[in-house]
Formats: sequence, structure tokens, C-alpha cells
Amino acid sequence: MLSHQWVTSLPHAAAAAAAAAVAAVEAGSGWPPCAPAQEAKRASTREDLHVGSTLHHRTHLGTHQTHAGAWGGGSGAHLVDPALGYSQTGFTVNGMLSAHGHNLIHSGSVRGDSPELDQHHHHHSQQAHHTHHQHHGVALEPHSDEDTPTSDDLEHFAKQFKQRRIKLGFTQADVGLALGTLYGNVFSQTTICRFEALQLSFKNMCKLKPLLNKWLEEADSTTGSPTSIDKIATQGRKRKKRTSIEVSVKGALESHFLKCPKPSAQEINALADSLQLEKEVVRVWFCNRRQKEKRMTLYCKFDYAVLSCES
DNA sequence: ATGCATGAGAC
DNA sequence: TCTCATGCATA
Repeated sequence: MLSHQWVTSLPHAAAAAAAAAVAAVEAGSGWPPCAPAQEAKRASTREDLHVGSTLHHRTHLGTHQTHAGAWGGGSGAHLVDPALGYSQTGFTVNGMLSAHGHNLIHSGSVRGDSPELDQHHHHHSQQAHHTHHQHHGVALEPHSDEDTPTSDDLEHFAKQFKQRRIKLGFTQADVGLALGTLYGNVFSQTTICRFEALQLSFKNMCKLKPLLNKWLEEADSTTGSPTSIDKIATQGRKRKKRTSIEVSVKGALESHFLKCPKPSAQEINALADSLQLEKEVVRVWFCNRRQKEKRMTLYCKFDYAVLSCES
């Protein structure tokens, strides 16, 4: 039981905690295509899904990270050669062929201010403020990176990006580092990966697209300009070892999630207790599960009834 | 490629 | 406390 222990991780591998805390905008995360209308019952509690009405923020990119070297304050510049540090360089080759089987998001046409376009349900609490001031059926060209791209734009770009990235011989990690050296924001392999797989929130995708687009141009235009690599490694800070949740337990959590995506603290306690997990683990699990739910545009359709969930 | 985790910012 | 962006560590 329990496999949680605190490990003092001294990341010798490529690491860079230069995460800009940007996003001072309000919420608005889910992808446009689907409009899960589950909650919306409580007054203020919800905001995560009202994407539509407000999504014209700027795709700013403050090259200045709020707090470099996040943890410990100690940002021991630990230079790591990406080629050596990250050994995930090999898989790329075959990656281009297999690609990601799921090609989601087909709802074209979303752009500008109201990207959600709810097509069904909404029996209650309709957010009637669709500023549909847009000539339908025109679409025209997708302005590359100026305006808010449509879902299709993003999907296409992501696809294109991955393809070219691979052709150019770069790994996802390489790109992440390059973005840092070129524009100030370093990203991990994870993020690049998620971008390519469209597993980021719509907003996030929009934010990253311009950056990746620049890199792309830069990359295949400069036939051999090894952008200097410098990186700030995060000094060791305690990080909880990843808790491995057993399948059976996961099943239980899933089950509960379907009934109640947002359990109260007490419910979490009860659950944690019955499943013999730390409360924090359970709490985080639900948080992550919710996030995933939003990204899961694939199964975008219908809302499962929100059952009783208050204590 | 993805699961669990951290942290900042919004309520 | 939740969301949201992001990533270490892992399968």
C-alpha cells in the first residue's frame, strides 16, 4: 500500500521552470465544439463553461516570466544539453506514421467572440447573450496567427506542425527549448506534445500557436542555425512521488466522478477514506479529471445528468 | 504519451 | 477551494 514518499528531486535532466503565469483573463477553457451543460445550476459556482461569451482576449505573450526558477528560489543554472539530457529523441521517427488516431474536433466555423455554438440541450439556464454579429458562411482565410483561430485552424496547424517538426528532425523537447531561447518562454516536451495532440484548452492552444508558428518559420528557413541553448534548471525542491492508483480504485473514482464531478470536501474525505487514499490525492484526482473532461472534446456530446452532489 | 502534481490567480 | 497552465516522472 501507499507508495507515496517525498523525494528530493534534483532534476539533472532537462528542466526549466520558467512558467509564465500569464493568463490574467477570466475563465473560458473548454473547446468550442461541445457545450457540456451539466452544472449551471448554481449561481456563481460555475464559470468554466461560458466560453462563448468571452473569448476575445489577446493572445499576449509576456516574455517575462513572473517568477523564474519557481521553487526554492534557487535557480541554479544547470545547463543540460538537450540532446543528451532528453533521451526521448528516438521515438520521433515512427511517430509521424502512427500519428494520433483520434482526430477530433470537426466543428469548423467557430471563431471570434462566440466559439462555442451550443447546438443542443440547454433546457435550463440559457446563456442568452450570443453576440452573433458575423456573416455566416463566409469564413475566408484564417489569418494565420492574428485573430482567434477556429478549431479547424488549430487542428490543421497542429497536424501540420507535427509533420514539419518531424521532417526537420526536431523532437518535441527540442521545440520546447527553442521556444525558450527564442522567445523567452520555455516549454516542456509535455506541452508540445499536448499541443500537437490538441489536448490543451482552446485558449491555451490559441496562445501557443503563434509561438510555434514562429518557431516553425524560423526552423525551416534557417537551414542550420542551432539556436543557442541555455536553460535554467530548477533547483531541487521536494516533489511528491507520483502516486500510483490501482485500476480498481480508479474505477471507483471514475464511478463517483460520473455521479458527481465536483465532490465536496467532506465527500472527498469519505471517498479517500473508503479507498484508502490521501485526501489530497483524491482531490487532485478530481481536479485533473475535470480538466481532462474539458479537453475531451472527442466525446463531446450530451451532458450527463448532474445528480445530487451537495452535502 | 499520459498520470499525478505544483502553483498562481480567481472566487 | 477551484480552475488553469504546465511539467516531472513514468508506462
